[in-house]
Amino acid sequence: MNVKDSLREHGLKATPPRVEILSMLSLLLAPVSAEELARKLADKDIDLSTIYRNLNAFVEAGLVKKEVGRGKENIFKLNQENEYHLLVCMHCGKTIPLPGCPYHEIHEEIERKTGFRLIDHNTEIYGICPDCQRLSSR
Amino acid sequence: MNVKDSLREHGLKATPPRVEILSMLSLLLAPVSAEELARKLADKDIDLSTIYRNLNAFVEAGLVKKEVGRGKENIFKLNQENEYHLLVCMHCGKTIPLPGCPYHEIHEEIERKTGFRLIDHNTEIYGICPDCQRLSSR
DNA sequence: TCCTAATTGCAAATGATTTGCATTTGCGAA
DNA sequence: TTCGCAAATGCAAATCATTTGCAATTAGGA
Repeated sequence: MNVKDSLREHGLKATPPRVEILSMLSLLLAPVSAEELARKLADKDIDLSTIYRNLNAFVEAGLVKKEVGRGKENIFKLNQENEYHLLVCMHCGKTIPLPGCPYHEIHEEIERKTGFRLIDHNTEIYGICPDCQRLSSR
Repeated sequence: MNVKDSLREHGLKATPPRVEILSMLSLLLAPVSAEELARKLADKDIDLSTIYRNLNAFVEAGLVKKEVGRGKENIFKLNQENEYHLLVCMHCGKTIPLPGCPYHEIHEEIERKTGFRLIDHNTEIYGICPDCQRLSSR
């Protein structure tokens, strides 16, 4: 399924700015700020306000997730529908994705125990990557 | 251990504003914006900039976590060192805490498989609470 | 108790994000 | 395929959450 179909499936018109923005997010996977996104799409001539409006629309539609960034801006990343979770190295910032959601069984158990129907979750796991562990033990 | 000791243990002077802010966060547990915090502490006469400065200091020290709020503000909550995770109802906004971290065993498995040393994680689980499920099925 | 670096309150600045409006455009209906 | 209009866009201006400069105050070690 391509980006246009994905947009329409979520009730959003497939306008050129939307296609460009969502394509870029798909390409990047790692979270970016609206500003960074604008920079990467500079040749596409999309207004920053359009980028913000669409990022918000995407978040609302569940296509994208919004997170707290390092500075005072927020960052946005493609919502992979829990197909993966990121391991983030607290030392070098490197991220690696975990294939699949390791929490599936546990979430079913939580549904049974609490009566909540679980729909989505957002998880970031922080640690030290193997490379940085090696560096710091020298 | 009280709030003052907790502050000093994290290398922060135990000033009255800090004690008030951290105490309130401990009392609330649920995430709040800086503005809400100021409102709840209105009688304590703490400047909003002091609240922001200290929230940031607390985040830096690992005492508090910063998250994306509903509007354009950010929200802050006491870092419970993964002693609990929140279930958030997407319909009414109600939250209930899960006792303990259900992911412990799985994280050990991830450490073995990836070589990462896991230190921290941040998880929010979204769903529909039992009450709202009942309402919507009428 | 004294000293000093850290912290605070206040006011002003910043800058990320939102918004109003006139114009353009995607796309369902005819 | 064309038409009509609600939705989306660009631009400029506004908003407001958050940060910052500075002088005065204060926590806590020596």
